[in-house]
Parts: sequence; C-alpha cells; structure tokens
Amino acid sequence: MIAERRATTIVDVALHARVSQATVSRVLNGKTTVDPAIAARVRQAVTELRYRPSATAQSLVRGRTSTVAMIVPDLENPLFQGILRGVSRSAARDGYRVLVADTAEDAAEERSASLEARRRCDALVLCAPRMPDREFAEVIAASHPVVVVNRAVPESAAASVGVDYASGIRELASHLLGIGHTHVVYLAGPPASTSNAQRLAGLREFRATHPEFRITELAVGSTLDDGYRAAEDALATGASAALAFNDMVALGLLSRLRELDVPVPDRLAVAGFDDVPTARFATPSLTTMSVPRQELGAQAWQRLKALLDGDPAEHAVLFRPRLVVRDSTGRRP
Amino acid sequence: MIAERRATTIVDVALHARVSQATVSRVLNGKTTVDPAIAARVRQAVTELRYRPSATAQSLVRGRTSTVAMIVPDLENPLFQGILRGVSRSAARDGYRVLVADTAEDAAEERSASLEARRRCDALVLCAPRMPDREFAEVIAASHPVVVVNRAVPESAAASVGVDYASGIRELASHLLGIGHTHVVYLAGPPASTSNAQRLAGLREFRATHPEFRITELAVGSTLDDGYRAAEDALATGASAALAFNDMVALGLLSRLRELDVPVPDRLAVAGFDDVPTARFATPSLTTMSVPRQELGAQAWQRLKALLDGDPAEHAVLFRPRLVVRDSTGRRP
DNA sequence: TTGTAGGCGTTATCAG
DNA sequence: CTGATAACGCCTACAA
Repeated sequence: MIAERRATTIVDVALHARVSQATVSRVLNGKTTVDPAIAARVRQAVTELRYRPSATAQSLVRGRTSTVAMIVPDLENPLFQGILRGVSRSAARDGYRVLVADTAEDAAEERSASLEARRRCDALVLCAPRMPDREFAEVIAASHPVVVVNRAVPESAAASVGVDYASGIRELASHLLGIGHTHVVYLAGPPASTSNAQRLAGLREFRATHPEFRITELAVGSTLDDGYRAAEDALATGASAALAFNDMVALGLLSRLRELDVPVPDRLAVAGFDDVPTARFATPSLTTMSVPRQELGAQAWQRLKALLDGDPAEHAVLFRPRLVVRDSTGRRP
Repeated sequence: MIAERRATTIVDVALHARVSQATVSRVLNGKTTVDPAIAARVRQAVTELRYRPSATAQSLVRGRTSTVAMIVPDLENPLFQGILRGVSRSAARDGYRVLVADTAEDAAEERSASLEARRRCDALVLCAPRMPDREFAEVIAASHPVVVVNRAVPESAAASVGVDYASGIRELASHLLGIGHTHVVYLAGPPASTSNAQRLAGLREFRATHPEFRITELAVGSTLDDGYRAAEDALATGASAALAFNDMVALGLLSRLRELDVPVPDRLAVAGFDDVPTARFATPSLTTMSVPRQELGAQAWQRLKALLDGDPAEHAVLFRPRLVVRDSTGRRP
C-alpha cells in the first residue's frame, strides 16, 4: 500500500497530547506560561510524532520569511564568494538564511532574478549590479528593504556598502609612480561594472595631478582567462607596469608572462585588486589592494538587519582598500 | 502620518477590477480560460496596483516552496563553489532557487543547519557532510528528498553523486611511479572528510599492488595555509614527490617551496586534486586530477528534481577524475 | 491556564 | 465563464 503521507501538523500533535492547537503552539514558542505537566505531554507528542512546524505557514502568519536573497553576477569570483560568506554567516547568527542567485553577468537576468527572489524573501542584497541605471532604480524601488554592495545609490533609496575603488587605484598608481613607472597599462574590467568606472575615474584624477604619468587603457575583462589573453597586448603598449582590474586578471596575466619568459617585475610590473586568497601564493607574489570581503558582507547584513527591524537606515560605509606590496611590482625598475 | 502599508493582496486587485479573487487568480495563472475583456481589466489592475503575489501564500497552498537548500562545509573552497554554481544554475532553469548554508567545517552546526534549512525548503543537497555516520543517517532520514554529494550513502536512503577519489589517486600515484618516484608523501585532508578516507584507501590499494612504492602520510588540512605550513615537514620525509589532498593545499605548498628555493619538480614533485581554476596558472603549473565541479552540481540537481517530481531515484553517479599532467611533476627525475 | 475562532494570501472545488 | 467558499498550517487575541 502506498502510504501517501501527509506531513504531521500541529493538529496531530494536539490530538495526540489531548490539548488544543493553541496550547501546542504556546509550548513550542514559549510565549505564555503553560502547566508543566501539559507542556511535558506536548513535548513528548512532538518527539513521538517527529513533528516539525511548517516554516511556510509560520512565514505566512508572521509576515516574514527570515530569509534574504543575494544576487551576484558570478559565483566564481572570489570577491563575491567572500561577501556571500560574510552575509551568510552574519545572517545565520540572527536566525536568517540566505538565498543566492547567480546571474552569469547577464544584466537582464539580474532584473528578473532580483524581482523574483524578492518575492520569497524579506529583503535583498544586490551585489555589484550590472543593470543600467533606469532598471536599477526600478528594481530598488520595488524591492525595499535593499542593501547594495559596490554600486553608488541615492542615499534614501537603499542602504549601501562599498569599496573606495577610486582612492584605491590612485594609491596603487602612486605606488607605481613612486618606484619609477611613468607608463602603465590598465587592464579594464567588464564595461557594465560600475566599480570599473570608479577605477577609471580614480586613474583620471591621478593623471590630472601627475601629468608625467601616462595611462594606456585596454579592454580586458574580469577572469583568469581574460588576463591570460591580454598579455601580448599589454606588452605591446610598451608600458613598464600593468594595473589589472582585479586579481584574477592579474594572475592570468602573470601566468602568460611566465610562459613568454617575460621577467616580472623587471620587464613588466603587475598589480591586481582585491587581494584574493591566492594572490599571496602566486609567483611572483602579487602586489594588490586588499579589500575586506567578508567584512563587506557582514556590514551589508548589519544594514539589512537594521532596515528589517524598522530602524533608521545606517550610514553608507566605504572601505578604503589597503595597499599590499609584494614581489610582482618589486623595487624601482 | 505614518502609513503602515500593508502589501497589496489579491483582494485589492479583485476589488479594483470589480471581479472575484478567483478570477484574478485564474488570469494570473492562466489556468481556466477567462473572458478577454475581464482578463484585460484584471491585468491592468495588477500593474496599476503593482501587485505581486505572495510566494509564501502560494507555497502554503501548493505544498511546495520551489526552493532547495544546499549545505556546504566551507564556501571558500573552489570545489564547493563550483558545485553550488552548478546546482544554482540548473535549478534556476526549473524554476527553483537555492538556499545556501556554510557550516564552517563544524559537524554539529551541520546537523542543525540541515534540519532547519530543510524546514523551509522542498529538498536538501548535502555537500561533503562531515557528520558522524549516526547523525548523518538521522539527518538523511528526516530530510527526504536528499541528494548527497561526495559521501557514500545507502542507495535507498538518498540519491548521490560523487567523485571516484580512490581511482583518481591511484592514477595519480601510478603517474608518479611511472616517472620514477618511489617515495611520495601524502598531505592528508580534514580527518572528518570521507573523501580524504577514500583517497587513503586508494593509496593503500595501490601500495598493495606496487610494493616498491612507499607512502608517508602527513596530517595537513584543506587550505592554502595548511599546505604552506606543511612544506618543511614534507621535505623532511625525504620523499621525492608530494601528493596533496587538494589543489589549495598543493598551491600553498608550491608557494612555500618557492620561498625556500626548493626546485619543483626536481627536488620535490607536487600534485594536487580538483583542478581548480588557478591550478593551470600556478608556477609551475600544477599537475592534478580534474573534477567536473559544475557538472557535479548539475547532476545533483537532476537527481533532486527527479525525486521532487516523484520519479524513481536515478542511479548514483561517480565521476572518474581525469589526470592533467602539467609542470609541477615534470619528467622522470 | 486553556480553548475557541479568526485571519495570514492563495488556490481550487463546486455551484450558479 | 464567474463567484462563493473551503482548505493550506500556524499564531494570537479574546473568551471562558
């Protein structure tokens, strides 16, 4: 016989313990005080029947799911992994779970995924959204509460945490200039990435105050392979140093340079951005700007939590990346 | 005035369109056919009121949440990232979302997270669970449908996908022996990892048929740092080759060897496991066993989907890792 | 302290 | 083709 088993509900427990549903609910939630003897009976019924309350029903009646969604362009990017980890662990401490959606760098998918995910969650974490401004504003308006990571947003519309890429890249440029590089090639990231735009802006600013500093721009991308493939073009620019969009690009570049027997940093110095775990272990070890990945996630959660609790939005926070000089830039060339 | 806005419900839409809730529900779900004029009125009301159905209410009445949970020991591990990505993308195609929980390599946390996550989802993906057998069985029994990744499980209890680590490491050992290494040191992974146990078993088997092959075992771990710190001990064993638990360990080891000016592969050959994205880009490039990370996730989803649809469980699948010879093992020493 | 009953937002059955 | 109405599983005034 095929026992089409309906999950056991609070009614079953009530019947089994010979009390009302209300009482079962009470002992399970520890709200009102209940007669110890009865409470014990209920608890026993619960274990005997292996009863576990339906989270869905609880969500419906309580008006919240205790779940938040996080939308990322690419789960393979160590930056987003770190942020996800930070959000996930912080949220767990407050009894929240995280739903994650990978949009595969597709701006259109980003919009629908956000809207759809928001329907089943209490809030949204938008990570480095690639959407055009119009859609971005629309999604934010429809998804409150929202916290945005790594993209500027009108203070009132949503909470935000981010990285000061402009200042970071200026510091990096300054470091390179300091050790004698007057011509660097910038390996640009995805066009839709606003953090790439911030880096470019930072570079322009630096250039404005340092006319002797020359920057050649190359459209590259964000992955190991993108960096690997950019090596020849980077060399062809004649620059003495390369500034990569992020560490992945830098690592890919390094590996190709090695194949080509191009000495780093002597012929070409290389710097990345993010300080991913492998950066320190690369050969030569990678000079980069450190970004607090998990902390970014933790801060994102803190802001989301405030909004969820109806507290006033906390101030946006912008982390200053920290310069980490390693061997890939070396000394004065 | 503080407008405590209740979200707009189907009732609001019905009122606005001067029809019943039933009709609204019908046009939204396209179930029964509805008078075109009325349908249009409803749709207009929907957009005007910006109505979006409550996923929670739908879940309650439909009896499913269209969400599955995935439990992983560590989100920073590239293997789990790849699997997550595979599950996430495959599930998305079938209209499912993925809830992710990082247990920080804590077996106790693993149990509670699984049970708790299962309450709000339709199914569970257990990734390389570290729990002791007893708890493992218990969690599985309480969480059906479940698919387990990278840990053996009684065929009837849950679906499973995995990697044939034993055969993989034998192939790797064979490669090393083939190029002349008769003494290798195995840098072991987390004691609670069953895939580590599988590797050890494979090594023992290989040893049984190749008495001239000597294996020294070292307790190391699973991270870059673990590998980095194991370098001196590995050298002290006098082995001519190191077999790392995974690529992270191997990469950490490589970087430390470089600092120590130990030539690889001449003084010590190094091999990893998993073929993570950075393995190819390491210096020297890393010999390793390739594991289809995303495919593992896709297969896991396929099995879960079958179970969710009430179809008979598909057969367990075990992927054979593929040997990828690169420079870190080199030629005959 | 305990039980009764109403409601959370949808879907689905069954009459009209 | 459309409209009441009963679930779905749980929580919470309110009443006893």
